[in-house]
Amino acid sequence: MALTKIARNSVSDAVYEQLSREILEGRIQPGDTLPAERALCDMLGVNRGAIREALKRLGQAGLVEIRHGGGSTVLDFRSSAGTDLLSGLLLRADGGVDYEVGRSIMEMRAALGPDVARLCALRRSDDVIHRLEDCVHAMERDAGDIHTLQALDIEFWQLLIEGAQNIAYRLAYNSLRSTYEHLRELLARALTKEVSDLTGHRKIMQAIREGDGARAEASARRLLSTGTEAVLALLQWLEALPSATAPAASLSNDSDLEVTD
Amino acid sequence: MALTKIARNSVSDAVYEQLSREILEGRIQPGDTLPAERALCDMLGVNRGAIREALKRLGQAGLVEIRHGGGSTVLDFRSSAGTDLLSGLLLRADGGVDYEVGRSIMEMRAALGPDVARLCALRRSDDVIHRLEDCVHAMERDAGDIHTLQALDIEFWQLLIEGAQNIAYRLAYNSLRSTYEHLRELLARALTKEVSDLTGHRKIMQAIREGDGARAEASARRLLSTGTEAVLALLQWLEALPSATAPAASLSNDSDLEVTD
DNA sequence: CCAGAGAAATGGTATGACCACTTGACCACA
DNA sequence: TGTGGTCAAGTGGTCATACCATTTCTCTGG
Repeated sequence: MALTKIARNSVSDAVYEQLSREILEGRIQPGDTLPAERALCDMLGVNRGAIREALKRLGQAGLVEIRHGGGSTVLDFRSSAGTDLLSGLLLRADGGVDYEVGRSIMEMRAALGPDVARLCALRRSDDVIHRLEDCVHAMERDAGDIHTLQALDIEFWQLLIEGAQNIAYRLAYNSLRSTYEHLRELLARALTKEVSDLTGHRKIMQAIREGDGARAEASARRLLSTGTEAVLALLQWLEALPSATAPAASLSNDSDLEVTD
Repeated sequence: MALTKIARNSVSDAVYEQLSREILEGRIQPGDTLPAERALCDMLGVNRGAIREALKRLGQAGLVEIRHGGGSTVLDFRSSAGTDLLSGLLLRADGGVDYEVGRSIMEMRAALGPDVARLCALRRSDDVIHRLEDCVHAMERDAGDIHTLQALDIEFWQLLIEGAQNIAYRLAYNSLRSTYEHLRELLARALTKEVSDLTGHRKIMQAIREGDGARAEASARRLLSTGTEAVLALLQWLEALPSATAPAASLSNDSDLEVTD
């Protein structure tokens, strides 16, 4: 059985969804002022509390600035938001993906991954090494089952991140991972070669065990380069797709909150 | 005159401040359930709407998970939050700084900066090049004025980020920059050498103008390494400081929202 | 022309009520 | 014994309304 959790959107979540879409897709420009809270209540047909909760979240995300008495203005999220926004930017409302964003993410992955491996090697602990060994052994045992390998590959990098003892990398990685998990099914084929590369994973693990930062870095660079081009090609193809057939449609469970009057 | 903006904390902001501090500093552990909203109202003596706005923000930041009917549980922010959290983690509530977090940030800076310079060189546009030249010229003109140089150095990197056309880097950089700006005065002396290194900036600019990615990357690496050790030494010293004399105290304008009854 | 007072618009806080969901205890039935 | 049903209590979600605090606009008087 492969059941998926039923998405239950609250009203304020729907308001957030809708407003953030307007901003992220440029239909409201930076500098524009949002309608007043009471006006939004009328337009969306919901309570003011729900509007305020959504606006607070938009403020937290760096999309708008709220000024007591002076209305809310839209910010330029490119200069004010954090990495949380990545998955929202990659997945368009119509279910398609944005190639530029995908390329950015892959570039960041390619830059951070090797440094994570290097730091993990420099700061290695017995605990992390043991769990890395277990992880690689599990990959060897389940070689062939692509979904299991994908999960183990995620665990592998999670361990590296943990071993690197760098909270900034870890937080950035969270954003990358959550974006990745949204597209997991889609990317499975493109990343098959990379997640199935047992030798590549083992080499990183061994370099870390020996505390050889440079080798861990180089091995990680090699492993990550495997999937990059395949993913970029796939993303390019996905972007060109007509939105009607967008395969990621099942992922966007925005509720309908139309302005009908 | 060097006046600082007066911080006007709304009630819900104060609630967010207080709860996020409890979580970030580990006084509430991941997995714990938060008090019920109505209980928080009593404890903090504020309206339920304010509590809810704060909780929504905590959810947005990846610090808590809210379940309809089932209470709110604290998440492990190390695995669920984005880079927005960095400045909150670096600056402790008592006004001190966390050395580990600072080191993490400097490492990320050292990894991202050179790749940003490389990409900027590969994707350079006339517009960015011209503005970079203007920026470097301005630095040469105002050499000696450390505060102006600091501002121009920020502008220099902002231009590189823009030229690199990588939204992931840009969003991560936003978090680094906002953290940096919180500590600007503190770090001024430690970074004097780096921001005053006109040759270093010029070399990067020239490599970008010529589209030489490798050289831009190498030059950036050299420039950034200048300030790293000085900053780390300063952070280490700051962390050891008794909190009473913490020099960053003026930055923490949390309002007092004590539980007095 | 302009400083200042007042009005209007807008966000912030408070209260009280009721709806929707989760949880756990208890019970009936197979 | 266990399976499903029912119910009550606790908790988050939504709503309507009123009033306070701040900003912004407008008009007035000098």
